[in-house]
Amino acid sequence: MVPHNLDPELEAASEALRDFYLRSHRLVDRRMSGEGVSFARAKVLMLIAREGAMRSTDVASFFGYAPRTVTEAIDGLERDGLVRREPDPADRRAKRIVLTPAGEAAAIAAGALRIAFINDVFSALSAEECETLVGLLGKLNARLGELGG
Amino acid sequence: MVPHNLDPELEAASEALRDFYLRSHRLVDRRMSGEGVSFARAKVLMLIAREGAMRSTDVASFFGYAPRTVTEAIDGLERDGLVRREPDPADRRAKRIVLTPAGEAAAIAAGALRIAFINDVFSALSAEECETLVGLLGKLNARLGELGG
DNA sequence: TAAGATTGAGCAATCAATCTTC
DNA sequence: GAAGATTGATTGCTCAATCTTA
Repeated sequence: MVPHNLDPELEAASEALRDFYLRSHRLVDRRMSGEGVSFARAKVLMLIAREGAMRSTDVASFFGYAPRTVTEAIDGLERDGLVRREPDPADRRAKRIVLTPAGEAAAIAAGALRIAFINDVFSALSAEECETLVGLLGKLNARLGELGG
Repeated sequence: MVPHNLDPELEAASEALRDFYLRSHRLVDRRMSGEGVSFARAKVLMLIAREGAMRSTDVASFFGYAPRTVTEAIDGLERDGLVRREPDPADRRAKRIVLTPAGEAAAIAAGALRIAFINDVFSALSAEECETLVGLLGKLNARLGELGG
């Protein structure tokens, strides 16, 4: 038998997770829009700033994104002069994404905003609570993996 | 002084929350796409099935969405013959969104899928853990409210 | 003036298909 | 055939502006 009703606590958890994502996304993008780089693009910048020039497929697999998502992010960053696509000398299929000087600066500025934002939000939890949260989310994410995602 | 580095535990929490949202969204949409209604649209259907005919602005404020989001969802649902927009007899500015018979059926089918999905995912947690999770997310969401979201 | 609905422009994500090169 | 990158089509979300009616 398929259950026909939903434990309200499960529903609350599910809604609260969604709610947190949507609202934090809204807030961080409002804060970052003044800086000229969205959070999603800033994450790509920061990754490349840390790891050095990467291929598009490396960025996609690092974040678990579809290839399309990365191409689009790089397009935007390139349009804004923050990255360049360079041919990969070792593989003519591939391109290396490199930061421009403006991109380096943007990565630093966005990184500071990101840190400030995360500190702001998670100041609502104690270190212990935060650890608990990470543990619970770990279980949920592992379950999603089992379910095929 | 602005802090220049980020507690790895905070970063882990932040990433895990985002990860959960993206992956669960992906999974549930894959499951629901077979049924012909996306999760986001199904939520609108289910709300109206439960509450009866509503105005667009009511749907928006219930979910905390921007008006545009709701108009777009209703457009899709109407295109698929699942809802109709009817003039509100009491207010010529407003329209009442009503379910068609197909919409009623879709709401029921999607509701069953949703329950199955949430039960599947949260079976990874005990009742106690789930309660803890809801509490922690409640604190985080309250903090987001203080921060302006 | 404000409220209800819509529209325009843009971002971030998906899937599926394509093209080139390995 | 498989891997790297791109493109097309779609969804869901944001903000800001507009139009009609209250």
